[in-house]
Amino acid sequence: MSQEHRMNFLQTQLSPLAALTPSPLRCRMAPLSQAGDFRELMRLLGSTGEALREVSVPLSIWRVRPQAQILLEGQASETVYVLRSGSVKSVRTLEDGYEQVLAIAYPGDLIGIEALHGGQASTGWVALEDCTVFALPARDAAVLQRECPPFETALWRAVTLQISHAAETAEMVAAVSSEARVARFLLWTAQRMAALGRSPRRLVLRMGRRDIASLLSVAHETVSRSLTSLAEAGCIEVNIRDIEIRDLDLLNNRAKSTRGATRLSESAPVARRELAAA
Amino acid sequence: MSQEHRMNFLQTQLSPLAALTPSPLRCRMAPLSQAGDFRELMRLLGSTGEALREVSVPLSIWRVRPQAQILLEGQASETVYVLRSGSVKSVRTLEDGYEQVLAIAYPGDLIGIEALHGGQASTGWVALEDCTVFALPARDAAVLQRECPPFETALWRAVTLQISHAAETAEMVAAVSSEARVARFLLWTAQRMAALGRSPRRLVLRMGRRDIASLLSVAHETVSRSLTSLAEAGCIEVNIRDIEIRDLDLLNNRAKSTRGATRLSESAPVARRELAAA
DNA sequence: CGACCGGTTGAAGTATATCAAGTACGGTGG
DNA sequence: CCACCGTACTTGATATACTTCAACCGGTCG
Repeated sequence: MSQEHRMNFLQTQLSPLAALTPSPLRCRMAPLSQAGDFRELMRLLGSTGEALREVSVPLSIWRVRPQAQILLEGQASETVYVLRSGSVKSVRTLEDGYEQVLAIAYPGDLIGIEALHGGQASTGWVALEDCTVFALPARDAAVLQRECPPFETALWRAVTLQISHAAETAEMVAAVSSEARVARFLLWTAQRMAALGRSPRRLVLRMGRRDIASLLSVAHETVSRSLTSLAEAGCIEVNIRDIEIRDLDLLNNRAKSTRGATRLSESAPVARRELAAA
Repeated sequence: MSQEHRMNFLQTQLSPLAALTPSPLRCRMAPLSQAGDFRELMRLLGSTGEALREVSVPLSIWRVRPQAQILLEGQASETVYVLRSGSVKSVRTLEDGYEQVLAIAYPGDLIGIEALHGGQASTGWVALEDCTVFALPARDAAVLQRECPPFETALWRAVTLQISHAAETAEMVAAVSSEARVARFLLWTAQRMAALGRSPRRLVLRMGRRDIASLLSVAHETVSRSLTSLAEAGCIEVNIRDIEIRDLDLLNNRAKSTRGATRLSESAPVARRELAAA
């Protein structure tokens, strides 16, 4: 049974080679354009310092169609991707065919870092919308690291960012009530939007309820219900995938789930406050 | 009560500086011993190739007491640690004081990688038992990466391993039924033990039920119940923290949770039936 | 137009959180 | 040494929140 599913799966989603089509607009060979792209790449990776030197490797940009796989789970790859625009979900297909969403990636996020040491992709990566990615062959990445120390720094920064993202995701799922999970998901999305310079109030979810549900480990009906319940509470306004945050404080309250647990009075809050403010 | 618990906690656990005491046995300055330690470090990191050259940086090993923090959440650090022996939990303290366990680390795992680019620890790291760690100041790590390419490779490998571990953890928590989560946790632990060359059948859990519960996002009572239920089913034998896996296949079955989900054709229900029957 | 997909809503059963009590163990102080 | 306390684990009873099954609606696409 999971057999034909798998087959079907591969047929409709195509192979990554077919899914990734070189962008006619951006994938140029002209050196100047490359240099410009490198600065863009550095900016994407969160590099603050100016590293505007030209680089000796070509930087190719690829376009990815919605629902196309950038990387198949378990696929050996020699290329690491840096998401440039759009959004991507990280998925694992469980034995029973259930598609577990593990993370959502936004511009600047790394895709398939395991390629850097010749490993296999530990998750699949599926575009949620039209995306563009920088494709960085491992050997080119190695060259860049040697040539351009700021790049090396930026790469490490990006990698550790991925790890703290994983922690954040875990924190989202950890909430007791499903409503709190959904609330946290919205807050998390808002935070990421803010970091990207987009509006943290008006969210446009690129994934369906089912994906959100999978990410949060709840039933998709529950996501739906939680959203309407949050909307009724006045926290948010929901229009299918367009969500507007109306009352941030209220939403924050709903996001607190408070599993009974190791309650330890009133010491910690200080540091978190700062985070909440940002 | 929880108030004095915290106080007590801080007193006994001390600051990380105090908690980390240099090992009198291993922290030598003699170059030969360093070289030996470097090979050990490489082995820990999973390096297959032989890189038995001496290195120009001193490798210090630290000892960590049970319940002591190797790294405090949010702490700025310039040192990355490689767990050498023992086990460690990665924790985040939520606003309400709940201690969320995010991961369990075993020998070879990296602790505080964010130090490599001068970031802050995104989670705290608490020793579950007596541990030893390699302490690698960021600049030494940089030197090693330059001096010894195999080290660089090994480091990347270790980093990406952390990321796939995060995916595995997420998969554990994603299970619908709490019994499945516990089963997956046991299987995961067994897998890690096997990878370490220890017995995957006889597990000695170093953490309490509360920690497991937190990791799996269930109530600790539920962990307890699930364990006894698995034991009654003949999968395992439980003796507080000593667990023996009796029937791996059975345990595997229990670990399959099968959220309805992406129903693929009409065959899915079958699997559920079997599970329900078992 | 009908089929399909994504989202919402309803109803019912159950799994699990929660509260509460009881046991066992290890340390501490008398 | 024993009584005592605190902690960790187990087990029980109850209520509720969630999953699940099912129907329905509004789009979009062929």
